[in-house]
Amino acid sequence: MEPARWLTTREEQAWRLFVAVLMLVPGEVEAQLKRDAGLTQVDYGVLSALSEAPGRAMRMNELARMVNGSRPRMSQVVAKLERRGWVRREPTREDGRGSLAVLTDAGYAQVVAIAPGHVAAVREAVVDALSPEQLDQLAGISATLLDALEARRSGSS
Amino acid sequence: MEPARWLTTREEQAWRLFVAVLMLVPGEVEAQLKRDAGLTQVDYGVLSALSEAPGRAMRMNELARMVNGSRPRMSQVVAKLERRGWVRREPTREDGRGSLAVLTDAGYAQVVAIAPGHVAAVREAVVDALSPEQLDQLAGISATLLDALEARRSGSS
DNA sequence: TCTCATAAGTTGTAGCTACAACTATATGCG
DNA sequence: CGCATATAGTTGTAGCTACAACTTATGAGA
Repeated sequence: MEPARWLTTREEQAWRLFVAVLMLVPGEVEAQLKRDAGLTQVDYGVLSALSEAPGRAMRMNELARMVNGSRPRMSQVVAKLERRGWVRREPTREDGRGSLAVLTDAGYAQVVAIAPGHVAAVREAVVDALSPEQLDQLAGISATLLDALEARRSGSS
Repeated sequence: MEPARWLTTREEQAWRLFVAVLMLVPGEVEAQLKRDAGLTQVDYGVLSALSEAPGRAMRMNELARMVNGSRPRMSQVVAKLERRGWVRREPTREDGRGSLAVLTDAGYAQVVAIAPGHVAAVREAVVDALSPEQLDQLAGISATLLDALEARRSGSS
């Protein structure tokens, strides 16, 4: 264990601001989804991913990767969406273990109905709030952070 | 209601990457705090804020602003920290309504013990993963997003 | 074929979070 | 003063999240 390397003033400032963003921005976007449709960001991600998938269907596993969630979480989320009639589950034909989450017509209609409001919220909270340069920077920073995370997970296991 | 303005490919790409960051990065940092001390990011924020406050004490209200949390949440968090012996609550002298959260000696020792590991996790997950330019960009972007949020809250109430 | 390891999903549980309702004190105004 | 309103904190509850344990199926190898 090396001696602790503290953060410089500049680094700490950046971190503090970023933490505030991490705390507040997701809440802003989720508030709209919750108000308009009683959905979570993850719920919306699932419905949205299914709506764009071939056959409007996906394996649970794939769905989990798609929305950056764990498998247990997918089970819970899909169970909830199933109770509301927006998704149904079918056994998989090729793999006896798997489940296939399928978007129902009601679920598709729901996505179509919600999407505009969600996009507007995303615009208001992030996209339109930043300059085009900042948005590009944000994309680059995000990609870098995700790569680093991925590298850490493969490397130091 | 204006017609929905969709996201361009570039905007959507940036948003998707950013959502992944919002989902994954907090979890990375919290995992370390949870592992080493059974603490949440907010818990740590509270202890840390108290440790730097004059008299190692703060009003609940002020504490809430400090860590970007709601007052109900502070009550819960401080109650938990109090059960663990790291914080105690006192009535306020000037204002009969208020509570004052005070960091105990054990709580201060806890902060001192944890801080280096936390800083190392923050470095690994964010600060050292980015170039100095990117870190500055991130600070700017975060400030912009927070300003926009603040403006929305004052303006459109 | 039999066995073991691995993978896909589910379930159970404990802890965290958000939101509304409630108590108590303080402040402003007629 | 006396009432109305606003503010500080707490509590209760419902829903979400993380993690471990479990079930079932696949696949690889003796």
